Amino acid sequence: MRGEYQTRQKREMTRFLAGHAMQCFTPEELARAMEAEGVRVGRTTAYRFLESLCRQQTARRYQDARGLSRYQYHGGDADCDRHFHVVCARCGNMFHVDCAMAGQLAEHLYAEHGFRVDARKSVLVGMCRDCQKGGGERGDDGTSRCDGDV
Amino acid sequence: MRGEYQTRQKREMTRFLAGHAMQCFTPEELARAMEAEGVRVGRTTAYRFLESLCRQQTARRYQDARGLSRYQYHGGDADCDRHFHVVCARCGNMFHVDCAMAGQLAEHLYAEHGFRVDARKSVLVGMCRDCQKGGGERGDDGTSRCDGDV
DNA sequence: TTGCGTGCAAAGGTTTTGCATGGCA
DNA sequence: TGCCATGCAAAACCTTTGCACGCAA
Repeated sequence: MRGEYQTRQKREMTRFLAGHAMQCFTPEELARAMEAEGVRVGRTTAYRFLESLCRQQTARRYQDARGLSRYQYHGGDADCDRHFHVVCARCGNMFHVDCAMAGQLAEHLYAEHGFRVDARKSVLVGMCRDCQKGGGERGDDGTSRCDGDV
Repeated sequence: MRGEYQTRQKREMTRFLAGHAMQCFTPEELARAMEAEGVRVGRTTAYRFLESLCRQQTARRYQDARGLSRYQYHGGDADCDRHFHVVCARCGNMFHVDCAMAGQLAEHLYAEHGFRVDARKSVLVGMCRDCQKGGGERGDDGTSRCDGDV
């Protein structure tokens, strides 16, 4: 028999990630956050699952400032060549900024500087609107943070 | 007595990095590359030295796609708020793309999307001119060799 | 029943830390 | 002579791999 099996773990992880589409998790954080909701998943399974999502193009991975692998679920929507990925250094959320400037920038860098940007792999770091305003919250237990220096 | 000491290792590493300003080294790569020139430096020392350069703002660190810490020496020149950092996924070199679009982009993201980008922490990933031609190559030691201008 | 999925334990690889020794000022 | 720097070894981490067992189809 061929094909993938539908398991409790996969179902739960998918459900959880879909409900936190903005957040970027390390495998450890994902497992821990789910545990807090009473769902246990092995660390190894979390690693393997997140990697498989990337292979299926339903999540993306990037390395945060501390060198950890963070994954964001996006359900395969994305036409991610056409927009920026910006991540807030404070709250750790990742946003897709869908605007014409992404394409313009890519073209400009290629035409004028000879560099071909891969927007899917590129992440701009900064601070989101909410975090600029507020004392900012989040980071209760360190979940989904990707701050740090570069 | 207070202050830093000037040592053989620091002198040699500084000299070496200054001569390879475009390239991004892991501490391991730096030590290995210098060994190839007959200068031995302990791995621990390379780690500590590169980190200290970052603290002094004469180098910058980023995490490559494999999660390794790479460092690029820039001698403290940089006004790095005003330009992009683009890194070639193939050869690992980092280029500064100094152009008006960097500022425009930052302004646009802030004005239209409420996101304040920190250009110093942001890295665009793609492929440089030389590597597109097939010229660039990463040696088995991981040392970068693709010294094109951007 | 078949074979993919899971998770523990161990291995691999990178980075940090402890500590005795060496070298600069 | 005082400290700081160095580098080995070990610890601390994150991630991957091996393997026996469990479970979906």
